[in-house]
Amino acid sequence: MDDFTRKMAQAFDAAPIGMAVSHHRVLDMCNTSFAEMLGYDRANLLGQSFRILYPSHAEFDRVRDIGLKAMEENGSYSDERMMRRKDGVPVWCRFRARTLTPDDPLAHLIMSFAPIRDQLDGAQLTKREREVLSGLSRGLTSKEIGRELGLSPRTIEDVRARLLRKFEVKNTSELLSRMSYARPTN
Amino acid sequence: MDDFTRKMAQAFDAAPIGMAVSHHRVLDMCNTSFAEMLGYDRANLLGQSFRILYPSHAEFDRVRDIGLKAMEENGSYSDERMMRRKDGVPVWCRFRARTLTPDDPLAHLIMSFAPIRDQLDGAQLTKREREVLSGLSRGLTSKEIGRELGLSPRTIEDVRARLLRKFEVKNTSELLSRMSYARPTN
DNA sequence: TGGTTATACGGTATTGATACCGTATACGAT
DNA sequence: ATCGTATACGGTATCAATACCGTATAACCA
Repeated sequence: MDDFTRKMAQAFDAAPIGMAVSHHRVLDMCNTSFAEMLGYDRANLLGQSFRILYPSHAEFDRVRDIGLKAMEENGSYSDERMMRRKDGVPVWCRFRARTLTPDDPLAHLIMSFAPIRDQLDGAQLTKREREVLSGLSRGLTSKEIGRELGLSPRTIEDVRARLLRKFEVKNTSELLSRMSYARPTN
Repeated sequence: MDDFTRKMAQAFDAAPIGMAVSHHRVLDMCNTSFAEMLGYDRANLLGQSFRILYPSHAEFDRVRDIGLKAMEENGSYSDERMMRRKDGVPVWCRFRARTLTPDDPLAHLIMSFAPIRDQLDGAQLTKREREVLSGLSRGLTSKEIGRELGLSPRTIEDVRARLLRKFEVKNTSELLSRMSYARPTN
């Protein structure tokens, strides 16, 4: 076995960020960080469906199509999403993916997962708030998010208002720049 | 060569995030994302000192000691730092490191680098665009940004429209979620 | 058991964002 | 010299966002 390959494999395994490889949403390989982040032993995780790593079947279905178009075009995609630890505790992650099969993006995916620290200590987001936030980060309007979730646009506006209050921000733009990491630009 | 190792090596190389391995600040291995992020061919990068990847010798010296203590204690460290692309353009990164040699952290380091600005590097933004983006991330309206910069609100709207076109996003919320990367734990 | 919060929805009023139309100057590249 | 882009500004039209008013149910907690 050549040294090059061995070095890369070791770097993958010891990487300071969670990484995983999937084929059609089944985990084919992951590193130690990934398994630790989700509270599993790697041996118990390999070969499993990603379903068990999401909070619900609905969430699992929801995230499937998100980013498919971006991956068909650019080969890569990133967003923020909620994962589910083995003990049930949700983990909010910066998710990045690159596909090796652009024609069928999910066929061979390489992913990285970086846990996001919540802005408010202890103030975790509700399921609805995360769903709405997901739509907002994709640039959807309240009307569009309502359609996606089967709710009235008015309800989405309520959730938005609650998010703005919780994070003490003036509008959605400031909210999204706080949810991710925004530096001053000068 | 076993399949396990081969899979991990491939995942390392095709990872959607820049990764590198160093021995005493000399690059021993990196993946495609890392080389691309910094504008090099991997072949020209391996074996080089990290010095060439920082904006100045002073910065190279400064970052050496940062995080040494954290790595001796936890084995890992992360911050945001400026890297220097081959063409001289600075790139802001979320930097993460794990050492495999806690007694002498720099002896064997595994690192990941995520550009804080994703789709487009910050250098491609004009001064005006950065000024306006700064206001937007603080939740200011076009009118308020105009006051701050001594410009007409209409001009701010022009800059916003240009930003939306450049990044191919639907609105300011999506823009800000693309411009910034997640704030990680630690 | 009452208080708080999340959820869900309706109306209305105001402000903001975005997309067009237009003009004009400046600057760098081909 | 002309093309493209950034800058800067004006008007108008339309849709979205936000802030209020209200009601109602369900969950949880002290």
